[in-house]
Amino acid sequence: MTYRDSHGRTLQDYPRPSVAVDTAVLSVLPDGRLAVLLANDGDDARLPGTFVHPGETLARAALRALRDKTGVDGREPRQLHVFDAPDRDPRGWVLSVAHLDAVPYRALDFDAGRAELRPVDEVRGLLYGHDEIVRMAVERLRDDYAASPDPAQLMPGTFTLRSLQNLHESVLGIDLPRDTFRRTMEPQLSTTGGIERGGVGKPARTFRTR
Amino acid sequence: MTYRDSHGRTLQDYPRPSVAVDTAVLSVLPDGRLAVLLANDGDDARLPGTFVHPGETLARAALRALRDKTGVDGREPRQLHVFDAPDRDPRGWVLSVAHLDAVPYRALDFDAGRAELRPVDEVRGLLYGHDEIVRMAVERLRDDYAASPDPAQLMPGTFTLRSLQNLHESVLGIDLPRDTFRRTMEPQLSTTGGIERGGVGKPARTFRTR
DNA sequence: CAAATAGTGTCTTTTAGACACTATTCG
DNA sequence: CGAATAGTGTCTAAAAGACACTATTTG
Repeated sequence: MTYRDSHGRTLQDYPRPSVAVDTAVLSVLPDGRLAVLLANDGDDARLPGTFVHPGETLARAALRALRDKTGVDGREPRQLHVFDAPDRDPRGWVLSVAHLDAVPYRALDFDAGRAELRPVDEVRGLLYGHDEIVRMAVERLRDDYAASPDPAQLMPGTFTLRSLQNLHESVLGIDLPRDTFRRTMEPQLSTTGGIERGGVGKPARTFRTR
Repeated sequence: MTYRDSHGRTLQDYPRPSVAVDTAVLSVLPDGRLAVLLANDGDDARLPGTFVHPGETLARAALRALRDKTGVDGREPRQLHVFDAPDRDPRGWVLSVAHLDAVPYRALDFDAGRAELRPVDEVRGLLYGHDEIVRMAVERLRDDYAASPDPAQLMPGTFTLRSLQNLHESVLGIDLPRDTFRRTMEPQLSTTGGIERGGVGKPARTFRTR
């Protein structure tokens, strides 16, 4: 059955845009800097993206692009914004749905030949205006990390409050007071009963997200 | 010049989705209830929407749909979410970009034969799962109205603090303490120097948004 | 023991809210 | 004057932050 509108036309009779997805994968480097995953495009860099295929959701397309363009397994792409300026793309009418995905550094097994992790402070001059997407992604992630512990699940299963605070400071780009951080976050966590002896100093209790 | 990809194909060689926009126009009724503009669709109701045309932005398409389906002049549609389930629409592959637009009641000159304003508390059973869009629109507008005075510019050019508070209470769906509201909002407003004599009681100074 | 880190008591500052008072109008 | 609304002083409660203290480990 083909559906027809009041003029007897089907969906195929109207021009349609191409729809792309571009994803800012954010992660925290071992040195504590917040970074974004970029794909090489000739001499330039861009966010990994692709056109959406029939029968595919946007999130699925975003994950496929990450895998195909960078070798990375993404997790849960979230929509940020649809870029829709009609003359954005010289190839024609293309809408691009920007996404954010947060992936732990330890799970980022990217193909160094085709991709790089660049600290967000050093992102400038990406192709297709992707700087703006990075900016929106960082802002969204920072909003998420303002009040609750590791909402994007970047920590491993169990962790100490100190390591959780380090993560939050990396994401937010600011230092946090240790005592206030503990008082805010501890009630939102579960204790594992475990202890982590990290070398010098009093061993720390370990927690997990609830 | 037609751009070709690495397989020598153009954008036209790939299947593309139809892209629709659906807009929740929110407004405050004279009785103080927050309401959404619905378009009649046979015996049922839905948010006004349309397919996006070539050369047109999403916001422009949303405004066109409001005008054509309800007779309303919208203002500044903002994106909420892209609904992308591949089997959403029986007519085929259709992405729908949900929008929010806030319009003052006094500017809502809608066509009563084709449209209605329904209090958001009474919205249930809209076509195409549009209940969910209304829910998202209300949530977003409430977030906006939590901390700053009339961010969607629903008030006229000058207004008293009491009338501003009434608006905020309508949008948020809760009562606010009068003294705290004043102390939060007044520093974010400019005085006009004007006075509004509203009948009984001390006349109120008028303000405008900065 | 010194150094280092975990964990916490307590004081101060800030902010939101409660409450009540004064100010100014209409009828 | 009484009723009604505008505007504000002040107290309390809650939350965030500063600071310093105790606790427990390694070397």
